[in-house]
Amino acid sequence: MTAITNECLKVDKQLCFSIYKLSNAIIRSYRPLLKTLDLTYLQYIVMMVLWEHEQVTVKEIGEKLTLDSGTLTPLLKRLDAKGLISRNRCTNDERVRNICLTAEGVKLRELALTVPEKMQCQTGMGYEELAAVKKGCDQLLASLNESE
Amino acid sequence: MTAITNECLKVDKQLCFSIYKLSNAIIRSYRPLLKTLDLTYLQYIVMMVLWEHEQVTVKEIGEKLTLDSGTLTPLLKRLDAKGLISRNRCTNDERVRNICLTAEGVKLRELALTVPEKMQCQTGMGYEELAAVKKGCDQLLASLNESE
DNA sequence: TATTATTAAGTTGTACACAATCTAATTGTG
DNA sequence: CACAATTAGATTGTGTACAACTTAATAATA
Repeated sequence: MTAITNECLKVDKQLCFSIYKLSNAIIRSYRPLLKTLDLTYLQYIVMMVLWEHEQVTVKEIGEKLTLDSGTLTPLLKRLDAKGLISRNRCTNDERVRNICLTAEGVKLRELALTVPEKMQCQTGMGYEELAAVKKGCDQLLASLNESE
Repeated sequence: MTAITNECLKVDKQLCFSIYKLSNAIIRSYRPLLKTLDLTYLQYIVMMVLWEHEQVTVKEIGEKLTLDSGTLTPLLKRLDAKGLISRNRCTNDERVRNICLTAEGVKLRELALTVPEKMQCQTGMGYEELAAVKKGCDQLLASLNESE
């Protein structure tokens, strides 16, 4: 058994573990900020999609976020229960649900506008540095998706 | 409302979203590989800690992985049920559990040794590139932790 | 057009994450 | 030594993720 073989199972050496910890840490950092909006992190992500698009189907949200109906259906029900979205069946195709913002949901965007800046402060890193990290992550994601 | 303000809530522009998607994608990529070991991704991470340390407490695992007992207790029970670890109370301090590998748990390491290399192949990226991404992620994590 | 195949969304069950709370053991202090 | 404070881990409840399956609607084709 070589030294390399011994090293390769050390948890701190693994990129996957760095990303896993970072992802959890980011969600943790968002939590207090999002609490003022009464949103979880994923709910905030879904709301961002809606603030951008006005009307989308569950399938479209799933494609944008790489999530399936098992995750999205209950989440969208929660946003509906909060009065932020409507989930009407499409009249052309009764299988489809059109997800739209309510007036309440549109209004929440104003409050949310302060979140990205507050988060960037918490990172304590400059725009360039953060952009570089993002670029690396996007490349890795693209590579993973290529090898399906 | 400025253009910058409009841009900043676009989901694809957000670093947090890149990392969120990447983390999910990595866990997805590991799934088929880890299925041969009958481990989930987090179980694999915890096993890595044990392959490195022989004996650790729940608290120590929690510190290494930034996870609390609410996550770890049920997970460790599952690893115990699979026969991979033991969870004995410490005789000096009955509050503490010593988590140790069983012979079975030690043996699983041999199978796991092939996983990191297979994963690196799936990324389709070179060692240098991956190391650069890891460095960026570790920096960002450190910055987030500094601003508690 | 009757039937098969496909599709969108929902449901069920397992496994994380983590807040909040609880219990039991240990430590600290008067 | 008694008793308050702390600590380690377990428990409960909510909210993701996702596999596997179901249902209802639409599309495809024999």
